[in-house]
Amino acid sequence: MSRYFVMTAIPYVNGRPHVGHALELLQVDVLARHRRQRGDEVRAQTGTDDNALKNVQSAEAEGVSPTEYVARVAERFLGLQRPLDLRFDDFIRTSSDPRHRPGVEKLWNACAANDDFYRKSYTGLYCYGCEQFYAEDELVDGLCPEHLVRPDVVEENNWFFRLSRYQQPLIDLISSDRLRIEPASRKREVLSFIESGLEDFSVSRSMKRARGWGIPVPGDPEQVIYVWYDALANYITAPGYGSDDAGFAHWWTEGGERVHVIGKGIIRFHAVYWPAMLLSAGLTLPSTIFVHEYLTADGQKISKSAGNAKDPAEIAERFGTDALRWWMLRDVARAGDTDYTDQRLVTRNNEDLANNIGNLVNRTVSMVNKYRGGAVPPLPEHNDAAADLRAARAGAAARIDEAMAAFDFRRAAEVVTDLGDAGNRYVEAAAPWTLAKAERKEDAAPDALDAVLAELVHTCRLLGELLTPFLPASAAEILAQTGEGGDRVTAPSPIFRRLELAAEE
RNA sequence: GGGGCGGUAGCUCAGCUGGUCAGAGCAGGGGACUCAUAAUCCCUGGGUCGCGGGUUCGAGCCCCGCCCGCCCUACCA
Repeated sequence: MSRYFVMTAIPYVNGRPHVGHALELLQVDVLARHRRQRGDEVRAQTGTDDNALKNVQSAEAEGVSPTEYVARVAERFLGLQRPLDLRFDDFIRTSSDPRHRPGVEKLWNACAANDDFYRKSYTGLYCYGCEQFYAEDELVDGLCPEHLVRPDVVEENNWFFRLSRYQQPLIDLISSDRLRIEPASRKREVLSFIESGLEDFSVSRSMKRARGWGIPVPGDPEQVIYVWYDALANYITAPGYGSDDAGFAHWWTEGGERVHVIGKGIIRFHAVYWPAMLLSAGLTLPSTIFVHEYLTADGQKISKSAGNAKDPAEIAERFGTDALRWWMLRDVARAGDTDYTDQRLVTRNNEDLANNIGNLVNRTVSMVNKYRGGAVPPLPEHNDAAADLRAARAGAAARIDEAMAAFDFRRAAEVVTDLGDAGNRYVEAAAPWTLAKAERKEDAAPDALDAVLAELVHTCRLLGELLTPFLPASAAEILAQTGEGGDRVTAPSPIFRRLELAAEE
């Protein structure tokens, strides 16, 4: 048994979670369930990044305190767990969780003790309307793109982190896969970025600019810790860095895998800043960073202004939790963004779930009821006619393991539908209804039909097992209807409903 | 400007280290069956694998150039 610690990036959001957030949460959930099913000791973690300056602005815009605002956001994310059937072992909020601040301070002090911080002045173009700095090329005709005013030259004296020191160590770690970055294209991207040269970056902001929101720099109450430095630390503060030595040692330091699942937009922070911070503090690094792409909705980038910020809870309510989970697993490409549409979800659901897997279970359970009164016949030792089906069953788990190890959810899910295909083909080839007629008319021996039904029940039970990490609720139903491994099936009842889109959609 | 990734049948996509690699699913067409959620099974796919060069006995798969799309480009999450 090995140890497996898998975590999402903690989202910082200005609004409600959308399908894009749901994707990452689901991927972690599925990885965790998969490893748990294989017998590993698993910890799945997520949370919210509360300390961004933008949260202060958003809170003001809504006329509430930052504390109240981030609590509201956290609720929305926590609220995703039920409609998506997610099971996390931990959910950390960087503003209010008592474990977080002591850990961040400890991390800061460790980096400081390694002489990796120094003070430096930064001069930039600052828009007071936006409350943020702009780079020259971000301006439109020298004006703030939001407020169309000329930004002021503002100088701020902040703490800087000696990232430049870690250029070569990072190259060594990543190129040797001691810090594994998946897919390989992302690894190349990160390496080429690092090789182009790393500059130190600022890790604090003035308390004034932060309006007192965030974690003060230890020993410097005029400064607040930069939100990324703060946020990244959640991965170790949650298991106990700075508050629970045993927990931290167990999940982070003492072997096992530490896996980050992140979106492509924040690779730099996870694959460069974060490992450098850990190296500086003398801490263990994550073992793997898996980078996913983004979802678009109806052909457009997801955004609130476009009005297409699909609410995953609504989708789940409308089409079903497992239909949504299945779509995200089975239809999301590894490279390139994937477009979410209701139609795609419905098609995937009907083809794979209702017609293939669901129907196979349904016809199997129906036949066992009809021909054998619900009693499951014993599986014969040999059955040449079922050779293909048996081969499909025998290889399925290993194929899923392989795909999951490569974070290829789509290929993993495909293994299940492949087995469903094999099952359906077997039914046609074996034609149990013909065998049943033969039994009645010619008083034939029941062995032939027994064997067919046994093969089918075993196939369905395996489908239930294989499907468990992906679609826990439906998988449980499959196992229940096929008798939980016992010698009787229940009455048949469709497990996956066929979905339809209304005409005007 | 620099870096990364995509551009493969109408649609969505597979194609690992070059030699059945021109594929799968869906859609479309034809047929079979009836256990089943009008589900299933079988047959049916001549697409310059973005464009132009090159390397090679042989290239979607390697190299160069170009076109198109997306992403990143550091103190903005």
